[in-house]
Amino acid sequence: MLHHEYTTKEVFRNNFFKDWRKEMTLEERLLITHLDKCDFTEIHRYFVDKAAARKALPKEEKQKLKEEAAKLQQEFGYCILDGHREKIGNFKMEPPGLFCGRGEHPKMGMVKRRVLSEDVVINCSRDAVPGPPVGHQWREVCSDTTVTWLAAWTENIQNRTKYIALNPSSKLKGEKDRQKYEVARRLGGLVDEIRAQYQAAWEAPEVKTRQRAVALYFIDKLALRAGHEKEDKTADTVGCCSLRVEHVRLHARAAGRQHVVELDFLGKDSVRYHQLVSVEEPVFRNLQLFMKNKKPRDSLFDRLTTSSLNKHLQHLMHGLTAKVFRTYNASVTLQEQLQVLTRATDSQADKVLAYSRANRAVAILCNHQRATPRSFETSMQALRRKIEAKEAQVAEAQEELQRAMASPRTGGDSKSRRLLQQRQQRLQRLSGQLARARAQATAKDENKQVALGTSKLNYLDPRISIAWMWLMSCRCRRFGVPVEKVYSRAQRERFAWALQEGDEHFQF
DNA sequence: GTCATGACTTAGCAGCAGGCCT
DNA sequence: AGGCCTGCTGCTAAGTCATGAC
Repeated sequence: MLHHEYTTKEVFRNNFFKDWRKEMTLEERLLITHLDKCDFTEIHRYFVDKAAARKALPKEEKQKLKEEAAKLQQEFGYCILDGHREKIGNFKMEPPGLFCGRGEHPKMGMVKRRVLSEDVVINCSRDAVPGPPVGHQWREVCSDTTVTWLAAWTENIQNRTKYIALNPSSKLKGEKDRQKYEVARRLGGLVDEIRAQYQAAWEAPEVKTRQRAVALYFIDKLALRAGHEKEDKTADTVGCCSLRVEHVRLHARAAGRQHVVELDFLGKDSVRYHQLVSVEEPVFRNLQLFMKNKKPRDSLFDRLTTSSLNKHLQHLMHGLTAKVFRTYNASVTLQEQLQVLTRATDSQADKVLAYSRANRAVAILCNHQRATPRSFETSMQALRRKIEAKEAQVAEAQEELQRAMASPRTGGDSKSRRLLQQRQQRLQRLSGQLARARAQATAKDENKQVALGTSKLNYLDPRISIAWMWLMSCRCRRFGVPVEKVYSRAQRERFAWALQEGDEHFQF
């Protein structure tokens, strides 16, 4: 891990050293007393060399390694569930290493220990129990048909259970995924009513009811997560219900808008959420009330928990929980944006671009961010150079056109007329290329910190995309959008349930 | 209501395979 | 054909939510 930023952090180094010392012999413990004095470069070089050697392997050797990996996958990567051979998601155990929590995690650097078969519970039919490694045993073997995991163990850092589970391509996962979207669609039929209800509740006599109504408004309008209380010993992150006074600033007026709420907090994975949103006057007034006489570290919604909120939601609609709002609003946004942004007569490239823009609108709504890719600056520079070159070409073409027009013979013989026309076409073509390159640069820049994958995989009902592709291809055969342009191989397998349904008139 | 636990979904990142350009 | 990017996939952390004991 020497190349990683983690190793420069005090918490990481202290945690690692403390755990490392536990593994030392008495002698070692007496000798090795300061991490700063330890030099790992030889060990590091050993691994760097090993990686280089692997990379330098001749073609045939690499092919052999690949085949061996495929064999392993065939042998251990599948299970039989209800008579169907299904792919397993994570069939390899997590190797030991140093814990890398996200954000300011107090446990970063702790030693994650190797998992032995003696730690692992196997869940399968009695006649299908896989043999443990030679000389070892399973911790336990069970045949619990009420759960979906195949094996489980407890990791030593946070003491949480980890599972071996099926791949998303499996029938089981697909059916669950479909159910999730069906619940979100049911919310669609009820959402106007629910919105009217929580708006009315902004004026409720009980503070508790008002808090719930404002929280629900945030969850609906801003697509916030539920945000339950977390234990200490984790990174300090929050969601809606766990927002604190210090995360909120109220501006009676900001950027020409009234009743502006500024939210600034670290959410899941310590991703920052920072937005200024204009809200209705009662919401603003309620927030003033909730913040009154509180310290910055106090809870904003002190009378509200995720559990009480979800109980309320369950009462409004069977199966309704806070996260359903994210799914609903994400999918609805995709459907709307696709309709707004695409025309049947657009080229295929434009259609695919529009799809990614609709996808981006959702990613922004859900605050799905990523670090700017490492290659970004380089590739952006290349693009800038391309734009500059195009600009020069356009200027040159313009001059040539001017010269042709200024020529005394212009408009005279047919030859000069043709030349003029050619120059005009050339200018037009180059201008078009320039515009496209500029648009590409803008899109690249706008996308550098937006992660599209998360919403695509977890929030967007695939049937919306499929119906859209179908519509685009049917309205315009020439510029149709084939599935591969939108979904990769793994994504097509994940969404097999939706592709099979194949409803071209699907409305979310 | 609170807390712990278990099960399952959602999340960003690293590394690498494979597509694209020269 | 070869090298360079880009986007895919695997990995595993970090959420959500239900349940049950008190």
